[in-house]
Amino acid sequence: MPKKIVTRFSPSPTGFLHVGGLRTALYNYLFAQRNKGQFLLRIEDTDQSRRVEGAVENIIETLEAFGLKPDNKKPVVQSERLKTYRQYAEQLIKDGQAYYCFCTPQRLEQLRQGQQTKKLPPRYDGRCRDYSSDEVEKNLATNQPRVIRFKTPKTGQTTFADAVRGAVSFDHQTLDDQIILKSDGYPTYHLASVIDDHEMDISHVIRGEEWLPSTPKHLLLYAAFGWPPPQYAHLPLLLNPDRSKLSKRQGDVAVEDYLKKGYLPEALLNFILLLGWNPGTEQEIFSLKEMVQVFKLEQVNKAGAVFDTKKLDWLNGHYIRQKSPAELTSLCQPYFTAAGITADKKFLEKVVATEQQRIRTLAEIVEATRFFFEQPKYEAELLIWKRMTGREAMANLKRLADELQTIEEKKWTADYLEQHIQAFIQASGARVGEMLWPMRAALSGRPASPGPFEIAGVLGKKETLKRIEHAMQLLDGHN
RNA sequence: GCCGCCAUCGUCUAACGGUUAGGACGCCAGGUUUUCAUCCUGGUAAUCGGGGUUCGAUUCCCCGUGGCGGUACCA
Repeated sequence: MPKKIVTRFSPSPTGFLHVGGLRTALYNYLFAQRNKGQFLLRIEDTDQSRRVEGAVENIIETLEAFGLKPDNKKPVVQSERLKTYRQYAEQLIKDGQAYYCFCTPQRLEQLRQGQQTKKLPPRYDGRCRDYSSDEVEKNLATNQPRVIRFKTPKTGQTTFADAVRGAVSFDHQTLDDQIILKSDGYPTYHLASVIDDHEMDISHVIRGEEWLPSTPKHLLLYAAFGWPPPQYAHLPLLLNPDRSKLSKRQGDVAVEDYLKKGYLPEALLNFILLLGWNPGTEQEIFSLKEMVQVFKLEQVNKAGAVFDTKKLDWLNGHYIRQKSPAELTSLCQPYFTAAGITADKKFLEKVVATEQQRIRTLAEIVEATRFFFEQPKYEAELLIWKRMTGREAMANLKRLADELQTIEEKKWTADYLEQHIQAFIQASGARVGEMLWPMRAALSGRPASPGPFEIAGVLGKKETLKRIEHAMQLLDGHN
């Protein structure tokens, strides 16, 4: 019977969830789901100095907003498992696979500097590695601050088959005697993640490429404990436009920032899916369910991917257009509220519908629809189509206004207006543009906007005529 | 410095050693349209360099170059 597939996402709670982290979580989730396995969450909070209040809650909420629900209700929290790590570390000492190190940070710093000036690889010199048990006992008895280091083999090499990169190998002599338990009693990442992955029965470790160089250390620990190692898969990095590692300095990296700007979770997820993976077909649009059906680790690629939001904008526009007007309106509601715009829900829905094909992010809805809520300000020139004169524009508006006046309020809908006014224009022998451009400009105050009938339908008869009247006055003064 | 990973249009990416090197975003042009957007059609644009192996390399091997990652009592 094949081993059950279990993956994990194991962020450090040092701030908001990063888009790179979201992708790692997504791939872990997809791989587990695809193979009917489990996707677990673990919090790696072994660095007390970097702990950020509320980060754990934020990570869980964000994952949930994207539909990436872990299968463990409560995440495994490393800071609650200190005793376990210590026991395992001490076990390693008993077995001669690790040792106490009493070197001070100052000494280590000096050592490193000396090595660097001699252009040597910075590495622990092993001073405490071969202390006699008497010396160790003495230091322990006097309560000297100490760490536990792993006794890395001095010769040989570790080779492993990475699921995305193939065979990778490292010579042991290039590896350091890694600290596995810090002087404050907390484990380092290396120890904690190996123990937890083993105890959580993780079958596949899918993580960022920055972990590739420490994988041999992890494998050596598995061997020291006598545990079977998991399968590793190292994902390509997400990059800035200049191809450096994605960073805050060159744009937003927190998932929350994108959500605030009005990107839809499904768009962001779809975008991120395609950064480092391809389906092998020409499909580009994927729901979470579809992703689960087609995701394969073998189709993850090796090279880093630039996080270029152009395509994200396109995808977001696509998903916005898929929404029903009611859904889209409630998604836009917070942006209106923040802008101090309040309106009847039905009215708001009609307003939002007029811009559904134009906006690419939810945040754009406010500026795009502002003219619905207040009389727009504009110059008379705006009302004049191509090379017609202001006088002509005014005359056309007058004819339109007279005609609109005859339409009953009950019949005042975009469809009816369109049908009626188009017929009117045709009968009058005028060109469509010379009538409709001034009307649309009068109503919206903008060179680009939804069509005049759509706007008039939403504005209503009274407001529509009022705005046309306003436009005619402007033109009158202009002539 | 040392160790490791990587390398196809501007960007994301396809191409069991044999393709006019394909798709998507962007950009440009045309169509629809009162404008913009949507939508439709078309176009622009790439195998980092040098050596091998092979009848034939984007593809396999080596070297170079470049980018990135690691080199912590951070993860």
